[in-house]
Order: sequence, then structure tokens, then C-alpha cells
Amino acid sequence: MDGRFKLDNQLCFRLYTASRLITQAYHPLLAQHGLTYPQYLVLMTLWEKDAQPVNDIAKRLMLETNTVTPLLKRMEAEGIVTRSQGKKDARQMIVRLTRKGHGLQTKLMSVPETVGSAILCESVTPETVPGLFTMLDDIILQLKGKQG
Amino acid sequence: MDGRFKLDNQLCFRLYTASRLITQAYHPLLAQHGLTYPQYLVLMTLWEKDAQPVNDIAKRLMLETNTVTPLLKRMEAEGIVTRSQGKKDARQMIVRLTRKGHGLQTKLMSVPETVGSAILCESVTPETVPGLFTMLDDIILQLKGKQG
DNA sequence: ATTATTTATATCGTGTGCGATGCAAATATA
DNA sequence: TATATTTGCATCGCACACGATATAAATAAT
Repeated sequence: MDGRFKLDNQLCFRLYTASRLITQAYHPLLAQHGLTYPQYLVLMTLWEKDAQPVNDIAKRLMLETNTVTPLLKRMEAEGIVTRSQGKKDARQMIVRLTRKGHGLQTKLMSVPETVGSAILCESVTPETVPGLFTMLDDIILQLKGKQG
Repeated sequence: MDGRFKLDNQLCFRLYTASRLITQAYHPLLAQHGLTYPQYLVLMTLWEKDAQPVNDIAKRLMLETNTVTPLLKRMEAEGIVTRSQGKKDARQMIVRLTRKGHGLQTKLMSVPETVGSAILCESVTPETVPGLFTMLDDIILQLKGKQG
């Protein structure tokens, strides 16, 4: 068997591992505020634009609503967001930041910097990261087009 | 608030999304053989070297044994691997491919090629992939060193 | 206006991931 | 040799992810 199956040749395994390890790097920083990484992603979308329906959040994060819904319910239970029925469209659930949810932005101010500097290394620098972004964005666009 | 929290600026979100989307690309190819992507990773390690203790598999995949153990039990239930107590060290569970587990290698022969070509695009080509591998390997090494 | 279809969200089931913890076998130490 | 520590694996609990499916509201078609 040629090297086709060799783990070392596989892009996906690297992405999968790198993603998990970076998420683990976020963990101690987020856990002290009772957050998980996906919840932090939701917060970032709401800090960018508050009062979004579930669907918009899911699309922004490229997740299914059946992933996001229970996640938002946990955040609601924690008092980080509210969920209320839309007025124009009664099917929509509009998600809004609470004061606590807003406040987390200040408390988490140093997180991107901390994680960012933990990642910097020989081949990953402010000069090379844009190229990395381009490749990852292209992969995402490519695969997103093939399905939804 | 400056762009610190902008989702678009975040490396982790890109890795997380790219990883999930590529895993989804594997899904139809693996599901028809009753496999998940993590199970496919286990198979790759065993195709490289059969008869490994749980710990070696976990280390190779950089996962915890409490993730790998139930995964292996499901694979055992599917008749893909066997698990038997080690002879030198009675604590170890040695995992071995069954005939079926070996046979899957032939059946899945075209998978790496198929997924690979689904990923190729403008900025991700046979010329640029090595550079991408270097960056991801560096990130993994960097973060691995910081903990385990 | 009635019916059919689409859309937004939710529920359910299965399979990871991983922190916390337990336990027995192996090893190190006294 | 007796005891302490480490190691390999496992169980438990919780939080994603996502395919499949359900339900009600909105929209399109007749």
C-alpha cells in the first residue's frame, strides 16, 4: 500500500488536531467565565451585531440550528443572552445579549491576544498568517459551495 | 471596540470550520462502510502498525484514552477490531485489526484521493500544501509542548 | 380562500471530546 | 519486602455536532 493512508499525509487530520489544540488553549481562559469555545463564538457574533435570529447566528458560524439552539438555551440559563419570539416573523427566536453578555466583552478583552501569542512560532508569524487565512478561507468556500 | 474579537480575524474559527467541513466531506464516503471520521483515523494508525495498545493509538491521534476507549469498543462491536489484554503488561489492551478491518483498507482506497480533490482550489494546490502542512505542524507542536 | 410548499426552530438519537475520577497492575522507593 | 507512586485503561458527566424528523408560521400556488 503506498502512502495514501499515512496519517502524516492527511490535511484533515492536521486541521482536526490543530483546531482541537487551539480550542484547548482557549479553555482555561473561557472556563473561568463559565464559557465554552462555541459559546464564545456565539458571543463574538452578537458583539458584532446584537439581536439576531437563531438562523443568522447558525449561518455565521456555519453550524446547524440543532447545534445552536441547545447551546443558546444554556447561555440563556446562564443569563448571558435572552431569547424572545420575533415580532415580524413569529417563527424566529431573536437572541439578545444581556448586560452580563455585554460585560463579558470587557472581561475577555485579553483572550485573543493571549491565544494569538501562544500560537506564534517559526512558520506562523504576522507575515505568514494572511496566507494561511487565504488557504483556509478558500477551503471553507470550496466545501461550503459543494453542499449548502 | 477594535477588531480584536472579529470572527474574521480569528485563526481558530477558520481551523474549526475547515476541520468540520472536511469531516463532512468524508462522511458519505465513510458512512457507507459504517465508519465515522475518528474511527477512520484509528484504522489508519492500525494499517500503519497493527496490534497497538490503546495508549499508543491515543498518543498517535493526540486524543485522550477516555475518548478512544469507547470509540474502540464500538469498532469492536462492529467486528472491525479486537481488544485483548496485553501479555507483558496486564493493564494494556492490545487492539488488533480483524479480517474485516484489514479489508476496509481496500474498500476505502479511493477516499483520500476523492477528498483531496474536493479540497483543491485556487490557493490550495500540490505546490502550496507543503507550506500549509509546515504551519499546521508547527502550531500543533507549539501547543502540544505547552501541556502534555 | 384553500391548499401546498417552504422556512425557522426545536426534539431525538448517536458519536465524539474531554475534565474529573476510580481502579488495578507495574514500578519506584524506603 | 512493604509501601508509595506512577501508569494504562475505564467510567461518569457534560457539551457539542449533526442526521433525521416534527411542528407551526409564513409564503406560494391553485
